[in-house]
Amino acid sequence: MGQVATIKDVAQRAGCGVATVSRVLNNKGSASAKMRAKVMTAVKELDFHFSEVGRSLQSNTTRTIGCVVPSIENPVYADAVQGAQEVCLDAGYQMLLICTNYNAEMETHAIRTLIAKQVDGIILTVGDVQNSEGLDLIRSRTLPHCLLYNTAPAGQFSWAVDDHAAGMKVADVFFENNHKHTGFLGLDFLSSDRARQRFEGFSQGCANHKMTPPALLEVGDDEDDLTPQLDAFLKRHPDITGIFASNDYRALAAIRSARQLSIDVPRDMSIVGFDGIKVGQMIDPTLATIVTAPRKLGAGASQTILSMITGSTPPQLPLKEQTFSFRAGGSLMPLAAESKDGEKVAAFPPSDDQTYKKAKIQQERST
Amino acid sequence: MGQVATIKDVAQRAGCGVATVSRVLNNKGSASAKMRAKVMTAVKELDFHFSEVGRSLQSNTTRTIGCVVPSIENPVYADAVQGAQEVCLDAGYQMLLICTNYNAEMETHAIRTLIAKQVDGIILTVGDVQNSEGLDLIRSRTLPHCLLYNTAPAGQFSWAVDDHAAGMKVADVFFENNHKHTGFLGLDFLSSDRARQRFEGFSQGCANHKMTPPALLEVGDDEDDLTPQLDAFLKRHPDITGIFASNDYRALAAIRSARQLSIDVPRDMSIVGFDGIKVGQMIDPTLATIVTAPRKLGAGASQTILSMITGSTPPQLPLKEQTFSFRAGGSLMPLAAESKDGEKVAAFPPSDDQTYKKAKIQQERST
DNA sequence: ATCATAATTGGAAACGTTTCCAATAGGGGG
DNA sequence: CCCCCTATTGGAAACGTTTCCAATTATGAT
Repeated sequence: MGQVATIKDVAQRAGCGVATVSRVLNNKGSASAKMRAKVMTAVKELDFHFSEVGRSLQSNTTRTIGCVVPSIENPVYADAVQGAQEVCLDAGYQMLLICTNYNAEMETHAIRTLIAKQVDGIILTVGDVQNSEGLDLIRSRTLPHCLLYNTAPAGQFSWAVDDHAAGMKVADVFFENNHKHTGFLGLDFLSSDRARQRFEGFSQGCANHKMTPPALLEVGDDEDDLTPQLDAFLKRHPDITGIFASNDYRALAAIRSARQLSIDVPRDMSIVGFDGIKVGQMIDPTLATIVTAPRKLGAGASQTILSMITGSTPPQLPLKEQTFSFRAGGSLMPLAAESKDGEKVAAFPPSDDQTYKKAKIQQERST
Repeated sequence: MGQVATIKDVAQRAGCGVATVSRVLNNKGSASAKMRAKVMTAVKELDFHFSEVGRSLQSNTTRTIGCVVPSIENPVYADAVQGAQEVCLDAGYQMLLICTNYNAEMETHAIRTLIAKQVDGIILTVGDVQNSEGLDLIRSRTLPHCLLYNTAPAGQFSWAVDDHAAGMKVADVFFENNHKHTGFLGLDFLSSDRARQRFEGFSQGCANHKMTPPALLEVGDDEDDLTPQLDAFLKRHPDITGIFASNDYRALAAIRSARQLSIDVPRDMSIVGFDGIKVGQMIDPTLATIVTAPRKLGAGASQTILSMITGSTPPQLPLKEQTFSFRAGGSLMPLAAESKDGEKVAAFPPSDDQTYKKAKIQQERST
């Protein structure tokens, strides 16, 4: 580590005081042309760069913002983090990232760490907004912060998908496609704010349409093979023709398990996912899903934080209805009407997926 | 920002000097029991926490390590970053993350930024190891660093997949499955070290087996629809029965495009991917691919960095052959022998994928 | 009680920066 | 030629910590 040059070295070499060097380099205050030149050559010769640590101490600012998310192995968070990071970088801020692995203790520890590091702001996704030790810590020191993927308590900033509304939207879609008996596939249901809200919205949507309340299939672990659980579930609820999975991976797993049970998707069973990961469109059948814009959310959260720091007016939060949209896909098709007038069957525009067109509009397993 | 307490406030409240507070809190040097107690209560009362900035200035250490990767939208990097981050965190270090978006300028800028922030070490993936301005900067200041996903020049630390060997392995697999005419599907081929090495290894493997040199299909952009390009490519090279895609997404895109061209995978065309992303196993057909262990690579890179910082002996780099393995999948099946003795047809163990078993061992498109 | 030694304590310097303020130099008008 | 005003300059303090060192206090043995 070849002793890095400090501002003192520059001053000495340029034959001036450190104050002058500082002024020249920051273009702040006055300096004569000769001094300016001398300083610049000294800087070049020594390859001087400011120590951000020194600056931070003096300015009480680190130009760093912290980011706490459960896991970037989940592409939703990965994309959001990337979006946030880019905006920070453009504004001259850097991002300190900590993943909590969905662990509340880690979450608190992460936030403590970020506070100790004196980040200028924090973007975070917590497990439970109502009851987060870390969030309390942040609030008690009025550190600029912005939630991400958490529905915000009143008066708080948050960039999040409106999970409840999205769940309702899925119910609408099933209804429009004539599915009356549905299921909800979720993992670790009670520990996740988000899955719960999706389910509640979905349930309410079903109720609005006077559909059967959705049956709940709660799976144990993401790595498990869904097949036996799905089998048992469908035996218990033989009427089900549509499943809403709490995320796209679960939806894909469901499709795969269904296939192993010789249940054709979408002919025998329609499946809708959540998130809109890009593989959803690369596979066959394509996945009908709620698509979200993680990058935008992350970028928005950064903008909010930055505006809090600079004191400018924060960007408009997106309207709740704009945080998601439904994307049609081959995994969902209308159910042939039984005793209905059938007009609703075609209400939902078919996707451009081949499989969809080829599939016979018929439903075998029910009855 | 309710004026955070400093060590001076604590000292004042405890009725002692700052040196004593420091000693007590760091368990370094001696302190009487009463003093210890007084300090502790003062700390509690003031909710004092050290300023890491102050410490950093004094210790010339930030307990932060920088991480530069192209993009965490690519799950390979996302997983690697997460692995690296976890190891750092366990060791009491934090991670500053910068994504370069595959942009060389950004890369240099990112590294400059990290140096200015005085990170204690850098984990990085560069576009071109031979010619990276940022890497030179790092080297010139002998800052601990470790490459990730770059094949290291002699004497350098790097945690990376041996792309060349992996490419050869794919050639072996095609050969064992009786495919003699193959293609390689890559994007932005020349700009990526990694894709190039995969191709070169693949070519060499094909040569070793006296197979036709692989035809090269270079696609323009990841978002493009592959179908027309694939169509033209296959018209130009009608003999091809196997395609090696430079990553799993491209492999999935190829499968989809093939299907749109009424080419059945794997019956008419076998496809092998690269990376081993998890959806590869959730779809149908499952994807035959080279699987890698991004988390492990990231974790290893962190361990290497940490050992460089502490001066302990660095962890053993993985043997080149251990950095990847081939995973069978439904997208690859043996090609029926034409004039061969056919013994090789079954040489490759079938995957446990249903499709694989059901598919007729026959090849339609060729001849 | 006395002394030598060990334990405890606090003052001050140092880390690299910015910025206040006083001092100096330079320039223009009389 | 002198004076005043402005532009330029550098010294020093401050930011929060650790650590060296000297000073003080406690301990134990005689």
